[in-house]
Amino acid sequence: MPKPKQLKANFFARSVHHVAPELIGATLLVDGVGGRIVEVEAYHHTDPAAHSFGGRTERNAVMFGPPGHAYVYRSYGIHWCLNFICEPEGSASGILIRAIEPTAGLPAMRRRRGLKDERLLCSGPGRLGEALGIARAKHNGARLDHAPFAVFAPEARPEIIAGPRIGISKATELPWRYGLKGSKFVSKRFPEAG
DNA sequence: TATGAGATCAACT
DNA sequence: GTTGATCTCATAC
Repeated sequence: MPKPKQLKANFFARSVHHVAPELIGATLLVDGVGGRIVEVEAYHHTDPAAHSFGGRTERNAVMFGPPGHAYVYRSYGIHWCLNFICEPEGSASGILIRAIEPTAGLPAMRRRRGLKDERLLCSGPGRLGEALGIARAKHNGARLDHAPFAVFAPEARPEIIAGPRIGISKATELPWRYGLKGSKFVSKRFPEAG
């Protein structure tokens, strides 16, 4: 096995539409726990569904900061969701990590989730946040190329599929959800053509 | 398989 | 007071 290449901050300093598909197949670790990214969604600041669309607030402040950092927010009052900030500083665009295929630290994830089913461990932004132990106090604004985070490039270029985003009420027609084709670990199956 | 309600917090009107 | 980038459990086919 060749040594995997760790992604640095400059990887994220590009358009979310370039970075998002390239994250599919990459490996995300938090304190050594995580796995292969199989599903993400891009949120551009011109997009009505993005948290940054209405301007800077206390919650979304890190979206307006430099790329290569983590943006963590509370969803529906219960879940912590993890985003990667992209593009040049100030553009306030990011990528929501929606699902990973667990490969490292399975026991820790099972313990936090209280589940045995590997497939349901990280198949959704809220589940992923719980399995990786994500919390705003610990991870909001943290660098993605420093501990406890580590992101590694895919070994080979995976087959990627795109589709409309999930769980939002605005701009639902934009096909900015990306996934690993055929993966059983996505939060919801992609509408396959044909 | 599909639909519906509850949980629970912070931003926003 | 309402809404949301969600998940789980219950109930109905």
